[in-house]
Amino acid sequence: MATMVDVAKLAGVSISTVSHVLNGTRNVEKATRRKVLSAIEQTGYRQDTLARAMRRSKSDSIGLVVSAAGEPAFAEMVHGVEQAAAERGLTLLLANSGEDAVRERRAITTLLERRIDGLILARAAGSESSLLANLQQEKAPVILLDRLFSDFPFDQVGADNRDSMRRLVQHLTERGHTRFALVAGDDRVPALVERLNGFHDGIRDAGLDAAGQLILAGQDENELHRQLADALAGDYSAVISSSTPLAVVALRAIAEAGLSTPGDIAFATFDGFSNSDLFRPGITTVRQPAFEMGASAVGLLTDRLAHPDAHPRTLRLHQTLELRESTESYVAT
Amino acid sequence: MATMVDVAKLAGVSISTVSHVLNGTRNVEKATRRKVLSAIEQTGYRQDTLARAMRRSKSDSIGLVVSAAGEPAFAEMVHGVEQAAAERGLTLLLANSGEDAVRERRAITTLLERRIDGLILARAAGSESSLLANLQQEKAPVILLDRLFSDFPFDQVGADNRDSMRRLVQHLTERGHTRFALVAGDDRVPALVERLNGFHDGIRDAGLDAAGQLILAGQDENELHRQLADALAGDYSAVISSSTPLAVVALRAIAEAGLSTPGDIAFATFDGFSNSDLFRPGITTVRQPAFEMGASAVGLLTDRLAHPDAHPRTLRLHQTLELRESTESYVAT
DNA sequence: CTGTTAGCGCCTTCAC
DNA sequence: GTGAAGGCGCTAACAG
Repeated sequence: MATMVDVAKLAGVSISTVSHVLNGTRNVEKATRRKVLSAIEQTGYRQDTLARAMRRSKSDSIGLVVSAAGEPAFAEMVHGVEQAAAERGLTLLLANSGEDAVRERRAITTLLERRIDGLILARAAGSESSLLANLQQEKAPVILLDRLFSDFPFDQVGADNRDSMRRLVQHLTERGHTRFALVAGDDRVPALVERLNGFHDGIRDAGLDAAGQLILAGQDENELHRQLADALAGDYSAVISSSTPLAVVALRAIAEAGLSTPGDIAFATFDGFSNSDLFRPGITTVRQPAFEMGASAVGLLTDRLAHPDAHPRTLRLHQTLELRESTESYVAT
Repeated sequence: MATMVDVAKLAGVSISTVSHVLNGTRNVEKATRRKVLSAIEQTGYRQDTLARAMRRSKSDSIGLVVSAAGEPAFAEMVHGVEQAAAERGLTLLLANSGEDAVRERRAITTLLERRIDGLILARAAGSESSLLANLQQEKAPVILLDRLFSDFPFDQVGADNRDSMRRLVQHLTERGHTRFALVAGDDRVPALVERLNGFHDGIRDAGLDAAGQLILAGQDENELHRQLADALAGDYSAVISSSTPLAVVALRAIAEAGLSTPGDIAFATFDGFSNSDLFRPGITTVRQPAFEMGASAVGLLTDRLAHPDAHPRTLRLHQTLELRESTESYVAT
């Protein structure tokens, strides 16, 4: 691999000149510039990103750590981040935590060691808040994506989870539903807690009895499954799940109970499945503007890089309620 | 950030000793080692991966470039690579090409610049073979994943696509099907070509007329959709698609034609959808051992790193045929 | 068993 | 408008 020395030698200039034509960091005469350029051409020289990053202690690259890149919603966010980063000439380094705090920490360390200029983080469910405390000390700014956390002054972008759930519940109560089973999931995940709060809002708005509602919280999906299966023997008329993996739990329990949607029971979920139009039953879904969320995160990051001392911002993007057959039936009154 | 100099100073030793305790690269007396360790503790020293990689010109990290990390099959492969890499203490750098040759090239360049020790590549559909030619020159070995290419001597791991398609066709011909529409897709993708060849095998095995079969090839999904929609007016009794995105095309066309599966027409696909047990119709699917493929790729890579001059190997993993209701019906004879 | 030293490839003052 | 030279933090000879 050719280095700047080779180029300089061939062009008959100093390596400092080579560096300056490469980076456009000071004026250099047309003629010499041309010589340098052709020398670069001939030697096949490529900048050594590492040496450069080491010297400048920055790299024009950003990191993205996501809890589950396979989930449709996160896949979209990744996509949004990729595109926005590319538009700004930023290189993206991607990592997956698989909802595991240890892997998450490791991934972040790896990226930071590689001198990323900033980090976009969709925290794992089990992520400790000490991680964020540590991250505050790093020079690379951190943007929280989807999994927000307001105890520290990070920029962040999420969805209007609470209000969206409220609207979803309203939709169902208007159709006569009064007894809900909510698969709320892991209460360490902020977005899920917000959705849970929105559920309470919706129940209250409709003047329903909070005690009549079943809320299934917890991290253990098998346990949630079991609890829902038991509950399905009761007289709930609608099931709501707060995320795609929870929807899997719910649909499986419903199927095993021999019930069908929407005939026997109404169902709706957040986040949902890809290509839902191709399969039956079509499922009413609250969908995140995931792509935009990812893109916005990059925007927040570049803003932060430009203005390190600006006040931290929280963006909340609007979710849309996609109505499908799984909530089509009305409850007889 | 503390450096080795700080640690050395505090411990009252030379920086070379610090380096050696850090890397276990030569014996150092218990007492001094302890002093160094505690100095590291106190200063909060962390190795500078970049400086280290620059000096050693290797990084104990590998790169993975995938064409579409969102697709279920690729998501699984990523997962397999992650796990196998972690087991071997290798850091994984991930990138997405989105089936785009330009993005692919850019991603690979980025990773190579960051001194990855090896690269696992699931090539984008439009990837030029010149890319592979260039990659041959790099010191970092390349392993091809899923999207194989045998004109160059790379190690590679894929599935037994041809034989699997042959088996799938056999399954359908045994049920009386004689006229197929195959959504074969992009003929620049080797796996899809292999599947197409397997289709021909199956038709021949069954003694069917090749001319009676409809083969829809091409990159433009809208075009494929249109062609299939037209064809569905004919008397085809079974549709097969060679990948998940092609299955989306096919199912959409079938639905729009007002047909249903398996009542009006049988359907089967490669790769398929996640959580297919939750939805109707259940779709007969040829499923890749995607996780294992990813893990095997890492194995091939570490083998290659250990034996740079070994003969290149091609691994073919067995796919399983998952029968579901979409091919349940028999054709009256 | 430990220390000294020469770079890895680059950017960036400081001179001219 | 251009060069020379000093590091960034680390590893790996080479000496003791």
